[in-house]
Amino acid sequence: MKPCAGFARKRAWKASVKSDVNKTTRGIQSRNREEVTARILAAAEKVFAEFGYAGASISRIAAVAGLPKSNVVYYFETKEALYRRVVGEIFDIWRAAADSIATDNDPIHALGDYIDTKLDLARTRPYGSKVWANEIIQRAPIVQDYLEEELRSWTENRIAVIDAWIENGQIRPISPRHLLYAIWAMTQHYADFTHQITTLNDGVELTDAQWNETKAAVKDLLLCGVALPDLNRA
Amino acid sequence: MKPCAGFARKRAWKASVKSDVNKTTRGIQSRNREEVTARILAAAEKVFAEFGYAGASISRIAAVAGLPKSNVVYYFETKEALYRRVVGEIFDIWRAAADSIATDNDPIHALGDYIDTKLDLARTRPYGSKVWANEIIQRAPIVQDYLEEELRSWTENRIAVIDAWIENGQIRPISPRHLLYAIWAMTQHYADFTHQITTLNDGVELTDAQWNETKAAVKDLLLCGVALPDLNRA
DNA sequence: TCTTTTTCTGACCGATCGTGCAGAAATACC
DNA sequence: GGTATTTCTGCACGATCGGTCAGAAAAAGA
Repeated sequence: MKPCAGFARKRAWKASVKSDVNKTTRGIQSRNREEVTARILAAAEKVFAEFGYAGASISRIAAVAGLPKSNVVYYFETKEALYRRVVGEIFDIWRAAADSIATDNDPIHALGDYIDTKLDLARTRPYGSKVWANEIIQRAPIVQDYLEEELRSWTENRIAVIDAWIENGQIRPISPRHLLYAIWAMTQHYADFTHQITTLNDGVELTDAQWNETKAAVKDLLLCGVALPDLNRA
Repeated sequence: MKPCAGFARKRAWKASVKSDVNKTTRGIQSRNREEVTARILAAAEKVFAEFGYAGASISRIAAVAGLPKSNVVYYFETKEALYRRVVGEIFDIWRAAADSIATDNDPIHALGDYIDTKLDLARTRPYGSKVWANEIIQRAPIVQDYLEEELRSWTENRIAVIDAWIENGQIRPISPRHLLYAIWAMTQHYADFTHQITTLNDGVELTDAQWNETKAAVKDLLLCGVALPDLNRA
C-alpha cells in the first residue's frame, strides 16, 4: 500500500536523516521509537475522536498513552503534525479497503466485499472514522490539500471502474458517484454514530450476530439498487 | 410540533416568570428578546458546527452574532445551555420531517417524501446536522438524556409503522431499523460531508440540478430495496 | 417625574491550552 | 573508560477560555 506521503510534509525529524544513514546499527533504539510512536498514535486517534481537534489536549493524549506531555511533543513536534498522521492513517486504510473495486472483478461481489470490509473497519477502527468525520464537518481546515490531491483522483478512478461495469451491462445504470457516497455514508454511519445505535439498542453494543445482520441489511439495501433486475426475485 | 422540553431543563430565566405574567403589556421588549436570542442561536449553530463544542468559544459566537460576549452570556447563562438549545432545535425539525411515516400513507411515497424533506434540510440547515453529528460522535456527553428519553421512543414508533407496512404486504420484508439508519446516514451525509462533496465537485457547491439528481439517486438506491419486486422493471 | 425592572457591557479571575527550552537521563559509538 | 547522540522531562511563557460581577444604559411602570 502506498504510504500517505502528503501527510508527512511538515515532518522533518532532526534525527530521521541520521537514523536512515545508520539504520542497521541502531536496532534497539529504532524499535523503541516505533513502539512509542505507535502508542501515541493510538491514544491520539482515540482522544481526537472523543473530543475533536480543539477539545483534544496534548496532555490528555499523553495521559492515555501513559507518557509525559513533553514526550509526546518530542516525537510529534506539534499537535497539528500528530493530527495529520492520525488522519492519514485512516485514509490509507480506507483506500486499501476499496482494492476490490477493479474492472476485472464481478461488481456485486466486489461491492459486497467493499461494504463488508468497510463495516469491519467501522467496528475495529471506529475512532479513525470519527476523526475523519470531524475533520470534514469542520471543512478540512488541516487536510484540505490532501482532499484535493489524493481523494479527488482516487475517487474518479473508482467512478471509472463503476462506469465500465455499467457500459459492460453488468449492473444497472445508477450514478456511480452517488453509489460511492451511499456506501461511504452507510458504512461510516455505523462507526461515527455508534453511540446513537448503541443507545437505540438498549444501551448495549451490537453483538457479533447483530453486526452480521447489519452487513446483510446494508448489502441488501444498496446492492438491490445496483444489481440487474432478477425476474425470479421473490 | 411538540416543543423540545427536555432541552430546557436547566433553563430558569430570572425574568421568564415575570414576562409570562405581564406578557401583553411588554410587547416591545419581548420582541427584542426574541430577535436577539434568534440571532444568537443562528450564530451558535454555525460556530458549534464549524469548531465543535470545545472549539466554539462564546466570544466567537458573539462576534458572529454581532454582540458583546457578555450579552450572549446574559441570554444563555452557560455555553452548555446554549448548546442544548441548538441541538434541540435540529432534533425537533428532523422529527417533524418524519411525519409522513404513518401507517395510513403509501410506503414508497411516504419514505420518498421523508428522504426529500431530509435532503432539503441537509441543504438549508447543514449546520444543525453537523452539530448533531459532532455530539453523537463524542458520545453525547451533553444530550444523552435526550437520546434515551425522546429518540428511543420516537424511533420505535417509526419502526412499528414500517413493520405494519411489511405485515400488510406493502413493502419487502427488510429490516425497518436498518432502513431508518440508512435514510439517516445518506441524507445526513449530504449535510455533514458537504465539504468533501463540494471538493469532489471541483470545489463548487452543488447546483439545483445536482441536488435534484441527488434526491433521485438516493431514492432510487434506497427505495429499490424496499419496493415490492416489479416484474416490468427495465 | 421618580422608581423599578430589564438590558447591556467592560473589566477581571482562575484554569487550561500549545509550545519553547534547558538540562537530566539513557543509549550509542569509539 | 570517554564522548556524542538520542531520549526524556519539568518548568515557564503568553494566549485564550468560560464565567462572574458591578454598574451603566435603556425601558417600563407609577
